[in-house]
This record gives sequence, C-alpha cells and structure tokens, in this order.
Amino acid sequence: MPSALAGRDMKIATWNINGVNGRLALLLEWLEAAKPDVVCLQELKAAPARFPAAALSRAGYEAVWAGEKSWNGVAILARGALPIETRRALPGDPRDTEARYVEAAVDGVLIASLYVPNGNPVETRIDRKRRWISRFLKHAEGLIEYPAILAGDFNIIPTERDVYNPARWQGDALFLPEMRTAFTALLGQGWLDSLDVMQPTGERFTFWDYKRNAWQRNAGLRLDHILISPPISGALQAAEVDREMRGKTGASDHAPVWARLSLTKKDMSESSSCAGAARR
DNA sequence: ATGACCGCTGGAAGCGGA
Repeated sequence: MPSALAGRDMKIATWNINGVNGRLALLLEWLEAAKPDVVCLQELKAAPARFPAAALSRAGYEAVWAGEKSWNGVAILARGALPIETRRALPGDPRDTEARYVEAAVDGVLIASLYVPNGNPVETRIDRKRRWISRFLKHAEGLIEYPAILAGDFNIIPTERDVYNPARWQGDALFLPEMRTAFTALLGQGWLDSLDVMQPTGERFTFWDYKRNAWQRNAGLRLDHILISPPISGALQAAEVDREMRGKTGASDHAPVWARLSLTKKDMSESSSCAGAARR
C-alpha cells in the first residue's frame, strides 16, 4: 500500500466496455497504454464466474465486480491493489437484482462504478429508471462528506452541449428534462462534474451509436461521467475522453473517460472517513 | 437517418442497448 503520508496522483477512468470478454484484448491494450490507477467498467455482459479476473491480474489489475449473465455488470479495477469492496448493490430495493452498482475503497478513496437503466422506451421503462435514480440520489447524498468518486454510464445527457442534435433527442429517456434535473440535483449535493469542469468549451462526447454512421458523422452523446466529492474535488488536475478507442476496429460504442487527481496529505487524512463510510 | 449496428445466447433468430 502507498504511504498515507505522501501525496500521489490517481488517474481514474470509466468505460462502458460493452462485453468484457469480447473486448478483453482491446481492454488490455488500453490498460497498457493509458495506465489508469483505477478503472470503473460497465456492461460486462458476463456471469460472475466468467469475469476475466486472471487475465486482468496478469496485467497488474485486481478487481471487484458484480456480474450477471448476458446483461449489465459493473466492475472496479485497481492497479497493484485489491479494491476493498464496500457494496455490491445499490441499497433501497432488495428486489432489484440487476448488476448495476459496485462500490469499493481504493487507496483511501471510495469508488462507485454505476450503470443507470436506460429508460427507453419511455412508455414502458422510464419508471424503472426513475426509481433507480431516486435510490441513487439518496445514497450519493450519504457519501458526499467522504473522499469519493461516482463513475459510470449515467445514461443522462446533462446539457444541450452534450448531444449532437438536441432537437432529435427531445422526449428520449436520456434527455428528458426530468433526467437532466436529476443530474443537476446530484451536482447540487456538491459533486463536481470533472469532464465539464476540465473541458468547458468544445465537444466532449463519450458515446457514438453503432447505427447510422454515428462515429463517422461525430453524432455523439455525453453519457459517461466522473463525479468527485468536495473533500477531493480541489485535487482535480485533468479530465479527457480517450476518443481514439472509439475508432478502433471492434470498439465499444462508448469511449473511456478519465480524470487525474493529485491527492495531498490533507486528502489522505480524510481516508479514515472513507473507512467510516465503508462500515456503514 | 429510430429498419440499416453490435454482443450475447445458443447453436437460429430474438433481445436489449441508447
């Protein structure tokens, strides 16, 4: 374990991998090149026993994950350390068995990897998304005082700047005013939208549909977010989208997003609070 | 440019994704 007295960097990334086994070679290539310290993955699309833990360990990453056959699935990877799992489900509904939330402490920071329900078609599925987000907002509020990071596929387009053609997405579950309000409410709790802060101008899409030549037309959306709690938000140094990963042969329809934090001795002293959150 | 792509499962064609 790194010394709790020395400042150090943490590069944390989130990537909706869209099939962790089908994308394993690309994931390993990216880990080697990008060298993130912490990675949140979504859409593993693999049963728990089929998560490629051994291959990732050989690449230097230990992992905790919530798996599910065929659909969903979330994981947290840490370079050179085993994440200390604090939760494997979002609290508030024992009947919700979908693998959409996992939480772990890594190097004194509480990390959540989340995959919000899509919500389309609105007529039949928006209620599920609404209820999940309601539970998530409540849980997030309880984490705000700790050094914590919420990273994942939120399935929410936060602003008109985050969609190539806002008019075409009116009424879609990703862009409903209600959903954008929920995202704003999260920021209102104190969470910092790292990509928005570090890329305030220009485009910062994270998803391009496989259909209709969306990538070639740059018809993208910003759906993947890394939110940082107040105790460590001042440590944010950089945040970017690894767009080149979307252009690779056999790419996921999402690109990785990453943020770099320079954590100080003061941030480290909050680690005991993180452990407190883990015990709750 | 909401039919048109992709991964998963099962071993074909259907489902879910966003």
